[in-house]
Amino acid sequence: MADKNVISLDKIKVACHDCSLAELCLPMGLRPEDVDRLDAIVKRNRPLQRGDNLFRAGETFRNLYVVKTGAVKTFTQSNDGDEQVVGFHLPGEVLGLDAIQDGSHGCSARALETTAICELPFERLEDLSSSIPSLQHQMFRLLSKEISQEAEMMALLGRSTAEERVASFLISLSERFKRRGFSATDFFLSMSRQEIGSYLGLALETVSRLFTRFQDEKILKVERKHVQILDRARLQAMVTHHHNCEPSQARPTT
Amino acid sequence: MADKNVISLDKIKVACHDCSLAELCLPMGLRPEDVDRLDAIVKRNRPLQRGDNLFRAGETFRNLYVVKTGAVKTFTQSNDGDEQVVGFHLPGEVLGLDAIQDGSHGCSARALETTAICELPFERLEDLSSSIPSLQHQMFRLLSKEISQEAEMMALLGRSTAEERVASFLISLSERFKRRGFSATDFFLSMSRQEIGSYLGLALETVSRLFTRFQDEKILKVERKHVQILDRARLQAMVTHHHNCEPSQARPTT
DNA sequence: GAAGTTTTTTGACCTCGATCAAGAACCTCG
DNA sequence: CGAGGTTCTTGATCGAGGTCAAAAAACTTC
Repeated sequence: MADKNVISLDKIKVACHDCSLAELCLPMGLRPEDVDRLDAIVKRNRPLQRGDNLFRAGETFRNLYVVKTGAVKTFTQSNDGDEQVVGFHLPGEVLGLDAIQDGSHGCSARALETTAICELPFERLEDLSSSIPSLQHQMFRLLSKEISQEAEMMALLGRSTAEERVASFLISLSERFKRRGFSATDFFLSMSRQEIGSYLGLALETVSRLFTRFQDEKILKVERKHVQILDRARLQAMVTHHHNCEPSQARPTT
Repeated sequence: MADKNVISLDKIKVACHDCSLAELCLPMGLRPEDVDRLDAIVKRNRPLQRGDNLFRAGETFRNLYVVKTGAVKTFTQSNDGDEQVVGFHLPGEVLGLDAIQDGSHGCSARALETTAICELPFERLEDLSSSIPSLQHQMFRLLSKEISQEAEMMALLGRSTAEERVASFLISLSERFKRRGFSATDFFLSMSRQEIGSYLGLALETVSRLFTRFQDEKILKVERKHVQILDRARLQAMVTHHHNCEPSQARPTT
């Protein structure tokens, strides 16, 4: 859109050493020199292996994290041991936003597969953002986006059937993959049925059953963790059926 | 804690004309002159009546809102007409945070009873916050708090039984009332069973049944919308049973 | 205060999905 | 390659809670 001070995704990718920090920069149109300043504070660590923790619930909050490659789950643990998955984080997505409030993480984050992560020291980010207004604005957007997404998730969990939940999950994954340049119709699930179920508030058996049912109905092709979406329209229909809020309303009345 | 530049809750209440903007100021320790600057941008409108909309889904986002007195629900509407409650907002709480991302509200907000609201023009707030670092920090906290709360809600909706949900709802209300100086054990519900059910992902009949069951079990005294908590411990136990995440973990391993 | 509307309660029934259980497919490492 | 461990699938059963229906209580309006 505004093309003057905006630099391209490619340029940012280079500036950020191909780190998905692009997510953080692009939509706001940071100036090149600002990107450099941002890039300077990014830490790049060695990749995590499946099962490694990125952070744990209760730890002091120090960084935001951006997933470069791989996948991460965030989860809480109840005192009786079993865990509740609260989110999956794919390449280009940001983690750690939950913790700003009270200075410690409210959930743990663990790699689902070999995963490369960028680390953004939050203090430095705050310093930067007070001198770069567009960065500050962008931080707000990130947080607000998180809120919208969670609100959508709440709506899903609050109302839907198992069918809708699984359909919605697949659509969401599909869109997120697509946005990052991966195939939207053919992808791997790096998480187990167990983890999907925990995330969606379903038993793992229910998830499994729905996958096979969708396969029978020629909506999906499922082979263990490899999923192909054959009939996106039908999937979409299961979700769209409910909670649309844009087109129903007219002008303000206040 | 740090007492030098921090001003008291009382002082802020006066500065803000008793508006619950205190929520926004206090925890960060704004200097008095900053509070004045903040106060200068606050708009105070005439009270809303029950059923009035504060804003509607799809409207352009311009303000944050702070509830002074009364109560507000936020909700989305599905295309087939029925609404999904996504939140209740009591005195001192902030609304509108969901909309920062894409410039328009994702849900509607409507007064549940006669309700006084403070309006904070977001643009001016942003301007202010770039010159008042602690205000910026405070904005982050607000957003992050919202995220934590929603995450908690997701956990609740994802896993719990009807009993747990209703118990958790009551505890949450109780704590929020208490924090604002109202009774924590004796309060009015300004929302209907229908709305509670919608919020908790339950049928209104289920909510009603649980209220009467809790009454039979001498945990509550319920008379239509007037609720007294007789045995908070038992309520708490229903909730605590699950999702605790602090005490189970040891030190980091990363 | 009677008639009409809305909200809440209570009952009866039935469905969806959790749970239990067992088998199949896959993974991994000696 | 085969033993042991996971993870996934499929079947059978059962119960929590949704749905339908109707009565009761409360609130509204004339």
